[in-house]
Amino acid sequence: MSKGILPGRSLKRFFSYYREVLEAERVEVSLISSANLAKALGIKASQVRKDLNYLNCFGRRGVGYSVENLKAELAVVLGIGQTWNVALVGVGKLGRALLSYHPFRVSGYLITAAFDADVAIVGTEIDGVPVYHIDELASVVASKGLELCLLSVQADIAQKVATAVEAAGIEGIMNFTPVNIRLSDDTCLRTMDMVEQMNVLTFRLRKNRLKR
Amino acid sequence: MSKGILPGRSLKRFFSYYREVLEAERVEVSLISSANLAKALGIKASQVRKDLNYLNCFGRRGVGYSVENLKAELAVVLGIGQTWNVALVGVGKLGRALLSYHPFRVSGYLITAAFDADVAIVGTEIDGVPVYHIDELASVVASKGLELCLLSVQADIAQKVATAVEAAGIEGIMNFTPVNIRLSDDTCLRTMDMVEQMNVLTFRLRKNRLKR
DNA sequence: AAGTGTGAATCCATTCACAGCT
DNA sequence: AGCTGTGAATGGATTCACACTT
Repeated sequence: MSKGILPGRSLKRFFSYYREVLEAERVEVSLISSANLAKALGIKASQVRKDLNYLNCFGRRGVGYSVENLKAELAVVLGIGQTWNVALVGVGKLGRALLSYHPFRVSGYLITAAFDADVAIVGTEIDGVPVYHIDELASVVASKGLELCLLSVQADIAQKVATAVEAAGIEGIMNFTPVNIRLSDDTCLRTMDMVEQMNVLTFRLRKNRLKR
Repeated sequence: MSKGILPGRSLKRFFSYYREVLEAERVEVSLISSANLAKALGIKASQVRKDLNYLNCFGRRGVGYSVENLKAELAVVLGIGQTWNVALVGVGKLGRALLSYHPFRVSGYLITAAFDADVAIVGTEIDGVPVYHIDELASVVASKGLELCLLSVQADIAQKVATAVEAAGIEGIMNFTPVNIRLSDDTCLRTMDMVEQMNVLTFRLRKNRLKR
């Protein structure tokens, strides 16, 4: 599939390229140029070409890239089309929003079990997803084949719960808490820290204001 | 404040350092070493030192960094303590979760107005935040001094709404939709794409599995 | 003319290695 | 001995420039 090793930064751009390719397909454009893609992402065309060279999808000189071809290649590399069994741990307001977040379902992330310590909701279903007690984690992970976990508990118990989730056999954790979680090296972890993102945004904004 | 220009990557780490410093303060540790911080973030100590050199907070050789000093310096650079007037645009399930997301409030992001096109909720209050019709955007932004916007509308109208938000005078947009938004250069934009984050997570996971 | 593929150059980030302070 | 500060070295990612194809 891919020619060499994929630079980390390119990977993230690939998802954006993929979205643009879907959009091109929707409006029935069959060719797309590196300049088109570059403009859409606000980057240089040369970078787009470098990125796309990691794929087997060759562009045609003087013409551009075939949308159909590009879509297929990106889908393979990005693992699009695959589905994943996802657990949600921590059924607060954010957790409930994640449970019914449609883009997850569309993208193959199927939340099939939720966990919480609150006995008032354990045993119920929310948006069609059964809620288990957090103590049942290991057994449900095994019986349902859960692979990933969305962690949306309170910050103060996040590390403890993450460790338990890892011990239960989950392979990847998406951490929604504003906490630096530490796990063993063979569990994948990503942190979606919304506060941090806001901080980066306002940091840029403050610099922007100084320019006037 | 800062010595030179702050490398983009360092900025993100600064937020993690800040969290560790708060934690050190909580457990009443008054000195912290680059090795301590490095371990907490899973990076090299030399990098921590390079990062912290952008601050005026000098560590003491043979000793480490003063937690109090470091906290104060990081707070200045990161703009912690400042408060922001935030609009929420798109009051769906995710929007409601964001409205009551406590870490935002604690970090100085005060959501003081929400906007939606659904007349059933316009005029009501949700979690103490008044909901306005999307057409009132420009006037409410002006009257309330709204500076930032959390964009949590449906993907298909995201670009259109973002353009309107920008025109209404908002300076920074946090985009929660899985769409590549394009804005003029002087509006700050960040995208919190949860699907993309999941994709990166599973990309890594797939590579991890191949190693066994 | 338009647009890719790619070596070379540049820019930025990380790591090393060690002098210097406490 | 322990730990920072920092020049030098390395490594990675981006941009340039231009040959080459349609």
